[in-house]
Amino acid sequence: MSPRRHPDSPWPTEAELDILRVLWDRGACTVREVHEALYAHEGAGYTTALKMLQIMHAKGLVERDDSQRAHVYRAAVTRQRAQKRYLADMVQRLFNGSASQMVLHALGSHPPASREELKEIRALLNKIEAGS
Amino acid sequence: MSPRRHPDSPWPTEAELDILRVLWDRGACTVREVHEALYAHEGAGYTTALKMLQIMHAKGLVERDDSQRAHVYRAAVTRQRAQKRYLADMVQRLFNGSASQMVLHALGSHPPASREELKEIRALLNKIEAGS
DNA sequence: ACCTCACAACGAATTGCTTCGTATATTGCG
DNA sequence: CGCAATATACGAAGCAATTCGTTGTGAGGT
Repeated sequence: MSPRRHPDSPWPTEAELDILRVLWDRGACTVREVHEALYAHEGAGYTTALKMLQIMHAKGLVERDDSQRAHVYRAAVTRQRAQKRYLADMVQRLFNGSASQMVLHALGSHPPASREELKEIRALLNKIEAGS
Repeated sequence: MSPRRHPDSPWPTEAELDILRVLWDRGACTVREVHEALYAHEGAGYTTALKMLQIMHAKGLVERDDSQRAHVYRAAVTRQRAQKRYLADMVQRLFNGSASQMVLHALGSHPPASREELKEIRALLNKIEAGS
């Protein structure tokens, strides 16, 4: 799903997104940390994690601090940016550009768990209605 | 973004999703119709469309009526199924499993255009709250 | 019957993603 | 120092997705 939507800035691939999730959750990481966080229990090797991070660095998806022997990588895109981008793409490709349709589907299939969440959504709707 | 999530039933790839969109929008189509709907103005050849549909047929993504000389293809998955599946995957991979978070993001970045849509969303929220 | 056109089938080239093995360098320690 | 452990770098294999060219075949018109 990746390399044909916009050649804009690169779309993370599946495996790259897995790595970004680790970096978003845990902050900057060494290769070893990434490896242990998601490759170890899948049986994949250390150099796989290394290569992925090197490729992602070449693509500009992560930044690298190589002042120490064990280089430290951190995400170069925020989680929010990625969320927004994938969301927009999905709305376009699957919901004919209608975000409302997508929201209805999402709420229908996976209704909000807590009253707190429900409240947040209502609050946002109010704000939208007031501002329009 | 496709072939590593569940080996369950296959995820449509990018190009496959484009074709499914055509079949969803226009109903069953011959290869030529698909080609003209989305390959022609991108400069891709007829056999590309043909091959894609053959591959999708082998994967079970489309069904084929070959009783006529020009085979007729139709989607073997509904748009709704696909929407649900991609949505669930995205919530998992990018929103830590929280559909509400995704809804908030969606409404924040692409607020509903019409009051009608707004009303629909509110109605659904009411129904959810009542049923919980 | 023959020719032309539109079709399906299939093999193959290309590209990108993912994984791994090997080579090489650096650090810490006996 | 010399050794073991741990790093990076890099090439290459394997696989899937996409695109195209070629070939064979059936249908319709002359």
